[in-house]
Formats: sequence, structure tokens, C-alpha cells
Amino acid sequence: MIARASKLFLPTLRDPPADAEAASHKLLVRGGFIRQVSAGVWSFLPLGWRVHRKIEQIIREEMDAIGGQEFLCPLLTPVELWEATGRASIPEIFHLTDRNGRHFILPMTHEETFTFHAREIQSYKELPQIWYHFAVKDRDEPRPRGGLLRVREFIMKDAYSFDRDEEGVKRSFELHRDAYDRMFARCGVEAHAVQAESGIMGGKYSVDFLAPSGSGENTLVVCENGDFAADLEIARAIPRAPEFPEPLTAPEEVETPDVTTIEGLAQFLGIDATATSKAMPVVKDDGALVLALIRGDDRLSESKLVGVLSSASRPATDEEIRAAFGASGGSLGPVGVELEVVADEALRGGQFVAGANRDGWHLRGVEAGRDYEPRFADIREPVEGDLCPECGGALQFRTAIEIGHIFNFGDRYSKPLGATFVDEDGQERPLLGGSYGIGPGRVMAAVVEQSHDEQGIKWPAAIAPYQVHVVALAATAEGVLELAEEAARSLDEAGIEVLLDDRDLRPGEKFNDADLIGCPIRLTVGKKTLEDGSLDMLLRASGEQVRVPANEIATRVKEML
RNA sequence: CGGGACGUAGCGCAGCCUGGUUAGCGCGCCGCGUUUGGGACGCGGAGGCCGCGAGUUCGAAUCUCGCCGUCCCGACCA
Repeated sequence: MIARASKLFLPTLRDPPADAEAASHKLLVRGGFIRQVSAGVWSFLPLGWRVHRKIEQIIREEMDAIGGQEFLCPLLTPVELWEATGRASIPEIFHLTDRNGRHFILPMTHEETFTFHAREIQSYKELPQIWYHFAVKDRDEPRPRGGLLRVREFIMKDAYSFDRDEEGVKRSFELHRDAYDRMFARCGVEAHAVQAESGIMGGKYSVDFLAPSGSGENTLVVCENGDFAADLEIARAIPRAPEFPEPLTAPEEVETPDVTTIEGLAQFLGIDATATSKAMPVVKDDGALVLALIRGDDRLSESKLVGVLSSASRPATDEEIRAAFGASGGSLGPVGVELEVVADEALRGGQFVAGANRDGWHLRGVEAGRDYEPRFADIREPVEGDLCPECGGALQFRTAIEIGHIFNFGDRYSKPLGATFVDEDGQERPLLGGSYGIGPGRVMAAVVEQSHDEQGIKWPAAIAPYQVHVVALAATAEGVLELAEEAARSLDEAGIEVLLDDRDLRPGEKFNDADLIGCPIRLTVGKKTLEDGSLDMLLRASGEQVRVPANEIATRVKEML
């Protein structure tokens, strides 16, 4: 089938919508791929849906290749399933009731439903199983943004593995990790697998796939030598080397009137900020006050602290600080306090200036282990200039979007839902599971973020809406449309997807639309090429252009794809 | 949920501060004609609950209040 532009719904826009910021948002809207219906709620127009389906198909093929079996589970889900696993109260869930008042939810993911089906697994002989489906997910996101980057409704491929033991889970997990690498490679998107936090999914461990992009919500930290990649929230890193003054045999009080900031302190004492420490009292969920201590030039990583404390925390109020330390915010330190002190690893060796817990005073020469007994942990946020914890190489910080996330959740869902099997020894055990998510829409956005220019998108051939865009400058001469039709037909017969721009428009508009839509190969027919019965072949990615005889078109195009 | 901004034709915007006939501009759209290798030009035309509601006023796109929607930053987040 040759797609004729004159018959298609291709609403391209000359200007991006005023409220668009992200490149993918602007270009996907301008190119007529997607349209917004409501905040974070999008329709895929015919062109965009073709791309989405191609990404889906790549995912499907790679899932099938590791033994995945495709399902389709429903959206409408009885709330009881989610009450059983304790997830019914997650704020992002949409709730609804039927005419009889029965309570349903729209699931944000399908662990409960798949585990419900896994209850039919009875014997270890049936394991392992890998199940997946493509389904709409609804999430009551507090703040959708950036076109497809963060939405309230989207299609996700989510897969679930069921195994009899930890070794099996690991195997299923690794199968998925490798399959994901292949999916992203085939889609032409750069993605890095990084250790991640499991958030509301619970479970043992998880790996995030982050795609560097011009706009995103995550920061990817990667080593220049490729030895390390992590999400900024949990990335380890080697901080800048400190510059210490002469060491002291014991802490020494020094009066520091009106000094309340690290910069002020370092300047006042004539030392480097790396030789200071910063005390941040926080209150855990159980109400306990903890003193987090980091180097003066560092920032506290809240996400790391959550892991270390096994609890969320909030900064202590002025009153709480006054009551516990007898001093105010700018003069706090670890010496002589009765609280648990969590000190960042950077404070392990050396002497630092710390607050004296007396307004207007600090202590010089404070040494962990000698002057106070901390619990050491990595609680600092990496900064530009830090070095790789594996090889000491430079670290790069790149904004990124999360395009896939895979979890080992163990018996987190099988236990509450009673999904068990009988093992070789006749014992009933809970199934061990993992879940594996990937959003084709986000992959699509990530590709555009990574592959575009001022004029438009540069689709990788594997997911382009059409592989070839034939532009007929129809009005330039008699016979142009005929030659373009003929070329399109030969490509179509060779199994290549063709978009034929047969519209009666000026050349500039047709070229600009072609650049915007971004098919990898553009073939132009006009009076210049008509003379010798040839076409101009332009590669969208490189801008390279050659003249190709009409009878060689299919062959030459195949070489380039 | 906290902070900031915006809402006028399909898209991009002006008008609002200082209230006053028929609400404007560019692009797009429809018709006719001339044009045609990078978004041409002429002539003619269509298209608006000025986000919604209340209030002030002789009179509201314009002033006041409330609500709704949308975007950005933060919080939050498979």
C-alpha cells in the first residue's frame, strides 16, 4: 500500500504550541504525530501510532525471543485485589464504582492481576513462566509534563516472571535485562541500565533504563570510561579532595560571630570549604531526631538518607533544633550531642570545622571516631567534578528520562495473594516474581530527544513512520507525478513502506514537511530529475544527497536502510 | 500540595494598565487567477460564548470576586 499524503490526515504545524518546552514535545506535535486532549492525556494520530506500533513490535519480538507469552489483562480491576496487597491507597490510583456501588480501580501496573492468574500455577514443573501484555495504564499524576515525557495515561508493556527460587528469578531478571538492551538498540535509542530505587513497587532490587535527553526528570551519572552508570539519586562518587589546615590534638573552640553559612565560615577562618562540616538535623517518621553530617561543600542526598535511615525524614524545625542542641541552625555540630549521628563517608578521615552547639561559636579540628562516634554512610549528592568510584575517571551528568524499569519483587505479591506452587519436596511455596516495564511512548519521545535537528525529527529506520518519503514536485513539470508514482510502486513491491507526497503544494512546504516528519530516506522527483528519469535521494540523518536512476531505486534504498 | 505565569479564530499573538460604535494582526482555511527545487503573490471570502459564573457600571475582552483549565519550578513519582 502506498500512502498518499493527499489522502492522509497529516496535520503538520508551522509553529510549535506555545506551551511546549521539550524538543520531543514540540516536534511530535508539529509533525502531526500526537495531540493533547487534556493535561497529560494524549491521542496518537495516524503517523504517531505507526511509530508506536513499530516500537511495540520490536518489544514483542524481543519478549517472545526470551519465551514471553502475550496476554491482555483488563483495566477495570476489583479493588479487593489491591487491598490484598496493601496498594489500594496509593494516591496515583484512579477509583470508580459501578451502578451497584462496587469499587473498581484503573491499575497503574498489573502485578496483582498477573499474580491472580499465577494462582493457577500448581507445580514447579510449570516454572518458569514469563507473561506480558501491552495495556493502557492510568495514573493520577500530580504534575504531567513535557508532552509524552510524563503523562497520566499511556500504554506500557509490562511483563511478569514467576520462578521457584532466587536463582530462577535472577535468571529471568537477566533475560529481561538483555532483552531490554536489545529493544533499545533496535529502536535506535541510547539507554543506560542503572541501579534504582524500587519506590512503591517494593521488592528486592531494580534496574532503571535511563535515556539521556535534552529534557527529563532524572539525572544520569556516567563515567567517561563506561565503568559506571547510576541515577544521581543513588550514585556513588568520589568527591573533590579536601584541603586541610594543620591538624589539632583536640577540638578547639573559636568564636565566629554572625557566621551562619559555610562560605562565610570558610572565609572567616581562612580555610577551604572542604575542611568544614555541615550538620543537618532531621526528624524520622517515628519522630526520632537524627543528625546528618556532611562535608561543608556537599549537599545532602535525601534519597540516600531515606535508604540509610529506612524512613522518610524532614528537616527539624527551629524549635526542635533549639530544644535538642541549645543552639540555632548555623552553629550545630556532632560533638557532645546525645543523638544518632549519620556522617557522610567524606568525613571519615581528617579534621573538620564543625558547629559548637553554641550560637556564634565553632570547633576546629573535629575528628570522627575521636571526638564523636558516627555511623558512616554515603549520604552526599554527587556534583560535577566528582570522580568515578570504580576507576577514578571523570563523571558526566546528563539529564535523562526513564524508559524502562525492571524489578525483582520476590514474594511481595504472591504471598498476600496466595500464589503458591508445590516444589519437588512436596512443600507449598510462594512463587517468586519480577516485573518488567517499558513505555513505548517514552521510548518514542526519547528517540526524538536524541535524534533531531532544527528542521525536525530524524527517525531511525526501524521505527520511522515510513521508511521512504517520495516528494513529487508535481507542479514543476508534466510527468513528475507519474515518475514518483512509479518509484513508489517499485518500492512498495520491494516491501518498503512509502509515503508519497502527491499534494499540490509549493516545494518549500513539501520539503519542510518531509524534514519535520523525518523519514530516513527522501526521494525527490522534479523537473531536474525528470530529464534523465532519475530521483534525488537524501538521507535525513546525514544530509547526504545523491542522484539515483529510477530503475535502481528499490535496490539503492534497500542498501541504505 | 506550595511558588510563578497564562487563557482573545485552527496555530502564534496584540488589545486590558487608562471601560465607550462592527474586537484586531500574522500564518493557516475556502473561491478565482498568476506562480512553482526550500513555507510565493493579487483579488474576493468564511471563521470569535474574548475560559466559565457572579458582581461593579448607563455600558465590561478591559475593573472586582469566585471557579475551571493549561504551562513552568518545586514536592511527589515503576
